[in-house]
Amino acid sequence: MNLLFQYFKQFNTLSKEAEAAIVAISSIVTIKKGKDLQPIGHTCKTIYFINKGVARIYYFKDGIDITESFFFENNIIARVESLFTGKPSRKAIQVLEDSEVVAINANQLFKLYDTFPEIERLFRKIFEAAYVETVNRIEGMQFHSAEERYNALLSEAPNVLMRVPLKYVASYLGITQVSLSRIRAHR
Amino acid sequence: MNLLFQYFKQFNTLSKEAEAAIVAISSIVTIKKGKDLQPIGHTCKTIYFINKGVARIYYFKDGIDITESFFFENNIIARVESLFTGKPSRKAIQVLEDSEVVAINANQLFKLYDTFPEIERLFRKIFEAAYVETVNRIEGMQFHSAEERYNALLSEAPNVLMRVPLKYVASYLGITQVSLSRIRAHR
DNA sequence: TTAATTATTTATCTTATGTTAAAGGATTAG
DNA sequence: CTAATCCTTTAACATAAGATAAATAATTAA
Repeated sequence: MNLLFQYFKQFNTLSKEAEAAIVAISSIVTIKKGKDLQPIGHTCKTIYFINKGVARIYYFKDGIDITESFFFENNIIARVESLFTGKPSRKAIQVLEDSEVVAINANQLFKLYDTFPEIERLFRKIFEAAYVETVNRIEGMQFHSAEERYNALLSEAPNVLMRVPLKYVASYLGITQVSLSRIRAHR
Repeated sequence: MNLLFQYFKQFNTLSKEAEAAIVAISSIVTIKKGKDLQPIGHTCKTIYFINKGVARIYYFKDGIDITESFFFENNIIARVESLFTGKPSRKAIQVLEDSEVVAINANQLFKLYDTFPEIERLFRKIFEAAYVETVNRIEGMQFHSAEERYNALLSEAPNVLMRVPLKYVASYLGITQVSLSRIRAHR
């Protein structure tokens, strides 16, 4: 869990006791490419951290598979619209490569907030940063053509295009696979 | 500031001391229709709560005014991409009616987090809820036609359409004013 | 390794939305 | 109250992206 605690340090430094408390409610999970880490309809009670692999959050709209977001090594994943509301999620988390993740029990984590304000602060900051990213993404979606969005992704997150099947990238960009092919073929 | 503390109760109940501490770093601001509460290029150091009025966050893309979001009575506004990063914001907050807001000094608020964990928790929950709304909005923007987005707004937030000039609604929906007129004219 | 499946591209046609311009309404300022 | 400004709609045309289908290309499983 070294990577995880390295990651935490970016946001808030934890005491040994706090680190131990987090270790006690966490476990390592390995999962094969293509499998769902969490299924649709399930209420999110786990926060994941990716040690190795790639994952996406996806859902179905009118029977069509739509990717909401991608996650790579050294990042937290959670379906926050379920985690923070306690409602079942209409979304699933799937890994796109054989992966290893740290699974943190969210209910136990939230209990730790009472005893360790430093842990509450840590996760406050983590989710504030995630919130900022989401707000920035909205800006990217307003009034940008599909081609602009593709080019932005190419320059800001080329790893997405290297490691993720294009059909998932297309729905992430809000376009069809056919349109994405057309754009890649240079117009 | 009654409305504000009523609003807070939805998220976390505060002690009298904590409430007093917040009152001490807050002030009431009245501002005329059309004025900017915070200008573009300014680093966000204030969290606002709307007692009365309507506001929007907007920015310019290629010289075109784009509305990122609307805010009504009984809600918090902040340009979180600046507030949580300390960087200047490319966005402004403007009121669309004569308005009255509570201005909370953010730096002083963040200092209160150390003495009042209950205040840190309160704002953690407030921004978690705002984060969830933003994630839901992304879902609304992926693979929905302009007409679907207009109809969704009409049923979920009719007050936007009642109180806000349509030219601002158009950019919020990610379309031109002309397209919005066409959609409203029933196709 | 080969067959089967899955992913990507290409082609054609259709449609929604953008662009520009102009006219009609509504609101604001003097 | 009137003129000036700003907002909204309408029209005509251009273009980006959707839909469907079929052809390649790449992966996976037997």
